[in-house]
Amino acid sequence: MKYWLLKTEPSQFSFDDLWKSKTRTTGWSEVRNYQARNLMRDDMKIGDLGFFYHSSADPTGIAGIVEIASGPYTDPTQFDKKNEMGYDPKSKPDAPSWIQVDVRAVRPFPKLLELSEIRKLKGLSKMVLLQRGSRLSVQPVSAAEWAIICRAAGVSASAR
DNA sequence: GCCAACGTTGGC
DNA sequence: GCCAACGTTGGC
Repeated sequence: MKYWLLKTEPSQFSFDDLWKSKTRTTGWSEVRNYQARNLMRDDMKIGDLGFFYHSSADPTGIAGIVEIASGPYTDPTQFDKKNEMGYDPKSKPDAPSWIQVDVRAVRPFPKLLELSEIRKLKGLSKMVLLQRGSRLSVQPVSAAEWAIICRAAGVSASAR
């Protein structure tokens, strides 16, 4: 089983929005970066866990834990002309460019673990999130990194 | 709002 | 296939 970090702008969609929704599950749509797509398509498996990260926010940081709840399937927003973020005129219905997976909220962190706090933790020097210029919206997280961050957040690494 | 870093596009 | 120009991301 693998671990991930998924970025979102909370002004668009926050962990709280997901947590308070009926099924606590949403399609992770509108990913428009090939590297991020390939990770979702090829490496994510149902049951993997992910950190839900708030970017472009004040403060930025990890808000909670989600579980990958489906395999990859076609992202419908790529064909939706009214979806400003998602619409991709180059993508054809018989050969879709973009996929999504479902994610389900598992638990919130007791409080947001801020990026500034994450930067202070030991053992995370290789973490993708902390690399200079890193802006991948779907990132792999190692088991060791996962454990360090869960401990700092005060939650069990098994997310229960 | 700034701007560094990165990804994408398109002319050649 | 190179690479300059452009667009986007995202922390500060």
